[in-house]
Amino acid sequence: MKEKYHAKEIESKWQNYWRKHDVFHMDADDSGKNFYTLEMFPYPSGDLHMGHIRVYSIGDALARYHLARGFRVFHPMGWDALGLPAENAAIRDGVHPAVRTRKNIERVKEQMQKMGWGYDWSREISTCDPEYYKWNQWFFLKMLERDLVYRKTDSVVNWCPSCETVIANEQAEGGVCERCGSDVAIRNMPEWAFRITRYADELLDGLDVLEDWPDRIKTMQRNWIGRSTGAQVEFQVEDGSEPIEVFTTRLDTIYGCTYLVLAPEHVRVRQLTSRDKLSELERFLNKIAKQDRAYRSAEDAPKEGMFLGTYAINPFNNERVPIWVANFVLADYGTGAVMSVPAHDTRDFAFAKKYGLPVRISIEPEHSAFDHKVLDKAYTKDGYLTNSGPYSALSSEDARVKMAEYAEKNAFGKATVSFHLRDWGFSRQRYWGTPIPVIYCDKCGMVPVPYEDLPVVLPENVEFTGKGGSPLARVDEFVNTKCPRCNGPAARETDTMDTFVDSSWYFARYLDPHNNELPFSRNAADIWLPVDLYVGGPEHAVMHLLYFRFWTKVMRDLDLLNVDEPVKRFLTQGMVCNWSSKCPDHGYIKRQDVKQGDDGTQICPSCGKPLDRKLEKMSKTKLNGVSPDPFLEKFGADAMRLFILFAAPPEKDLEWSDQGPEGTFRFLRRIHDLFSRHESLLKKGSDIDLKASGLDRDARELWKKANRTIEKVTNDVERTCQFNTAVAALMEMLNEAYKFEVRRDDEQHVALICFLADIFARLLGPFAPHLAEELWQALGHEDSVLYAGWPKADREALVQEHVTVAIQVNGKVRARLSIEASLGDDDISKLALADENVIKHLGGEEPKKVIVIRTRGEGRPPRLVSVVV
RNA sequence: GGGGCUGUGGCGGAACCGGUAGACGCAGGGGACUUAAAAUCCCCUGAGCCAAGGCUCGUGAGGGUUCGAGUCCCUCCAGCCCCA
Repeated sequence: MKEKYHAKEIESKWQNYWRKHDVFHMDADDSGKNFYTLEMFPYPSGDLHMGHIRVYSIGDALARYHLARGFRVFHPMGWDALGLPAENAAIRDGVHPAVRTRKNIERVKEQMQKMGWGYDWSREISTCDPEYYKWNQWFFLKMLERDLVYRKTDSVVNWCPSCETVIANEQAEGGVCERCGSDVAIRNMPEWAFRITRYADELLDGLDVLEDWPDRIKTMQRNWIGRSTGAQVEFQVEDGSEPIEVFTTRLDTIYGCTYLVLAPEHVRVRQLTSRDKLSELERFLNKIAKQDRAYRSAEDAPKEGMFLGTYAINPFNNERVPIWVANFVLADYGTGAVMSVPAHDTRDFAFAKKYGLPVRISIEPEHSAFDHKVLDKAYTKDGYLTNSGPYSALSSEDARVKMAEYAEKNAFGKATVSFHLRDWGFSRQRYWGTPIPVIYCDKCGMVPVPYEDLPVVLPENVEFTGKGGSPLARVDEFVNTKCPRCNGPAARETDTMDTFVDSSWYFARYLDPHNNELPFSRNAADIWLPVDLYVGGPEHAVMHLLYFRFWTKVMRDLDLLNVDEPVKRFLTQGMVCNWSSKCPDHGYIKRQDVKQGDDGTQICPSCGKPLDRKLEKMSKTKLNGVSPDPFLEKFGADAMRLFILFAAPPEKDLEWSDQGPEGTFRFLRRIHDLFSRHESLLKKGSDIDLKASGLDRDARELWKKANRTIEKVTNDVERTCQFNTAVAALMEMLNEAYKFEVRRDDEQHVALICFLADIFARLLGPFAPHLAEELWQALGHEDSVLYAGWPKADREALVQEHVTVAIQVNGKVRARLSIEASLGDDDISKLALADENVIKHLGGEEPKKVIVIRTRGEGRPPRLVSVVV
């Protein structure tokens, strides 16, 4: 060891050592206990940011911990390299996405190595590599064969008429194109979709099996899938055309139905409108097209609608009900048509009041008929039917069953299940994605690209204008091809796939990244899957994680693997936040540009107005990002990793602090200095046996502390992944060690110092691996601390001999006693009642009750005495 | 709008299953070392009283359950994230 702590020197030394000895390489055989650790792979945007530092430091800590525990750990890394940002950048500055991405990957990889994260780089994958996306195409064809892919014709997209392109929802905020500012139009466009809804039930029920997933993630998925049981009922149309199909979860209220409502997008809106109302309808539809979904579905948003001039027949009572169209009905919920029951639905009630439609009560609460027949708000709970013909007096629950049976018997409806989950529309009118492998031939129609012709490679020679639809459509060499069936002239599909396809199965490709025959070998999958631990952000709770689970089930059904779920345990990591400053007029302001006002508040450099300060997720747009690089340069990777683990538990959001890494740097330096001071003892002492009985009082206390630290760190990592408290425990142990005066001529003292160094090296291994190696080497070991194993606490050391007990009188602490832990309840009570301050607070009264509380675990030492007067 | 989460000192955060609130770190203060400064080492630091022993208040607000509530229940308030 050097006399002073030079983080950078130590770190590059050990990074080279790890590389040279290829310590993180893992062969895919099946001996031993296997552990697959995976973190969500990054989009290589150019630089690592704090969010990355956090996920990968957490993942690496757990990987190294399991390695120490004797597992064979598989810990790969790769690149989520396709997607919009690179393409948008190309439109801006003309740099080809492939070129930019390659450069970025190189940079990020270098940064990762500097952080000292241990990956098996022989498994590296990049989704923009044709060797990778070839398998996306392969999966597409397999799914096409099984009818899991189809062309959806009724999907609605945002279309910018000036850019002549489809734009995503987030780029069309407020109905205006983000790039050019023109009004966004709503267009119907055919779209490719995966039939994820076929797995809806399994995806929902499977959540119950995922014990080691956070409840909130499972709840979000449940709500997203949104299974509701109800019924579909057909209403005949008076003009004799096809009946209107309606979905309802409240069939029991159908006698209270006073009109039908269609979504504005419903395919039959125009057909069901009487001739004299058609122009009014067009005006109405145009108006609604400008409202967004959120606004329309809000319970308290203004309801707007119009009568179509036609009528339908309620199949239960043969009543004539008017047909309306309204903004609050959405096309993709149920069938896009609802039966309105104003008396028992909040939104229907508001609508009926506004347009003067009748309100008819058909449900009443138990034992209490509504005496006045006018409601001031909808009664939406279950109850008992009234005014409902033969069903009157039945409970809502019974009625729903009986009415669905009746509908089915008479062939106008049946009980069904409806899902909020929609099929996954995955085609994008973009370049930087996986080409969809189909060909359109005038004679043969749509023909899939034969397997042997895969991959369909993205052409390199493309112009990025941001206009006129997909760039691929303008590359003649790409588009013009021959029909694989008739050999005649044909055109390729120019849409590419959503990047969520790439991330749906990458975890399996890591296992066998160079396989040319299949996406991965069945053998590797059987050995390593499911992933034991997956670390990533909760922002992916629904989309990515649902697609990921879906794809796993598809792969299972294709016989590629034999698991139902991709991941056993999922750990969500919180965001890294920082303070942002925003001027009401000039928007977000960079931290270094913020000025101080006279009263010390922050003001805008341009206008002097006070700034609105908020703690928000670090991001480019908020100008509150902090680059890890300068900190890495100054304090090193170990300090950086340690701070980010120490600042908050993994699941919580973390507030960035510039002083933070300095604090953990000091801690590491103190460890380094303590042991470099005693370095000569470390080599000498490794042969001496540490005997607990031979320790003097102070040494014994320190020895006990070290053992308690082992216990605490192990528990924190094992049970809850609370690295922050684990690191705090290590800090406490170091503080104790600093107070201890080492007598160099006392053999047991030397042995104790060695023991401490050994414990520090091994406990620090997952968090600050470089310094851990350095310590381990100073102890005279030849090999890496990675194989040193995890220490185990001595039970004897954990037994407490003396404890401090708090004495409460009526719930307030009135005294603290230091007593022997072995005392019985009666003795403790006597001591408590003899305390001067306790007697004072008893005020001469006899205590009614004395309760002695003991700690759970190891010897059950007493902890607190509660005296009740 | 729907869904999810979070509120504890000047700050980040501890507190196992209801049992001594504030571990650990940062910032601040004091001392040692130094010609001096930095670094380092040691000590103090929730608020308010008090000569002292000690007392009162305190975990977003308000209620409740309990010998005892940061933790459990009810009603609010504030903030953040995701989806639309």
